[in-house]
Amino acid sequence: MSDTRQKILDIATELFAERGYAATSLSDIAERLGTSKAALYYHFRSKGAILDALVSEPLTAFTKLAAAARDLPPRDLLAAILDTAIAMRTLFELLDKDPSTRKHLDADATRATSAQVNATLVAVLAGPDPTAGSTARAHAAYATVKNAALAILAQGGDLDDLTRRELLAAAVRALEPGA
Amino acid sequence: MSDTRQKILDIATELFAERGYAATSLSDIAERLGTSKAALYYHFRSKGAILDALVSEPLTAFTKLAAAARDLPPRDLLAAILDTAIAMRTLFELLDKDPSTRKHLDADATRATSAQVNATLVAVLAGPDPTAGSTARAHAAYATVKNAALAILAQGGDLDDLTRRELLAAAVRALEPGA
DNA sequence: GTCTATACTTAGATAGAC
DNA sequence: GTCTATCTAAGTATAGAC
Repeated sequence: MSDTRQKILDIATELFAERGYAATSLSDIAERLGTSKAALYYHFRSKGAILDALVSEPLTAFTKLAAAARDLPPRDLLAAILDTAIAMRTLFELLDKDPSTRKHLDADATRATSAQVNATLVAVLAGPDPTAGSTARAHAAYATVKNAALAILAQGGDLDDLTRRELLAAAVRALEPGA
Repeated sequence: MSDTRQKILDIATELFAERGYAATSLSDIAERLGTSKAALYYHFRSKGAILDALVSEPLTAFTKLAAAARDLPPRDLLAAILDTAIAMRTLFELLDKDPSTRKHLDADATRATSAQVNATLVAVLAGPDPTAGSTARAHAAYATVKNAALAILAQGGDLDDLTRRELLAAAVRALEPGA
């Protein structure tokens, strides 16, 4: 992969995360890159192709996780979700939060959506024969390893090993039925 | 407040939530309303004014909650956050997730941002003399009453009283130090 | 209160030179 | 690989009639 192409992806990651996909123009990207808009088209077919290239990695990682989820004990599954979210924090936020990004990806029917992957993981956490209670607890645990982790990172906090273990333990407590 | 004005706000709420603020055009809104674009300008000074009108309610509700937070026991605070998030679900998602909405609001320095309110609430939940551990647990509890609740609603689940109590209990468990 | 018409700007994208 | 120049479409917004 060429150097310029990678630079474009880096810039796009940052700008998309900051203002969203729709609100970021190719002019914005070209300006930061120090080139003209036209130059971008040598590296990508369209604006949408830039987004596609960005999100394919975290999306496949999460899709694989969802496929393997049923074979993992809940604690290991939560740990895997937490680590994946940390590793791909910026792109994962984009995928999960920005409505214009979601809408662009939903237009491609061949690919699993972020919402579908989320639903699968929560369903596995809710266990076989899920009840309203176990489903609620699954959502709570999932929000802890995903949203709480991202929130800490977004606030500028470092997610060191102590914090990571604390979050994981909180998620496990949330998942287990109360006394 | 006039009938048309309220209709515009309802349509904008739906479209902004679905595709984001930046990706929704005044043409989109006018089309659904069954009028021309120009008609919108009789009711609002600008596109941004529509967004401002929409988010002012949930933003002030959450700001008040943050101001009163220190006087509430943690469980009651979590319950209040949960109920506020449920009551204002769509607008709250917009405020919390859409980057273009956030950027528009951040431009107005006189108003507290959603991120600031979030930070305040988490800080209160982390207690006096917060540690890395108590902060992590605060984030976990906060993500449970906010994100998990919204996720259940977004999936089309009904947040009945049983589910509400289950979520709240999970958040309290997440907040308390582990055994 | 709503319309048509239009001004002005920017968007994404392409053509062709270098 | 990158440029300048340009196309077309769409965006927000305004003017003025009804």
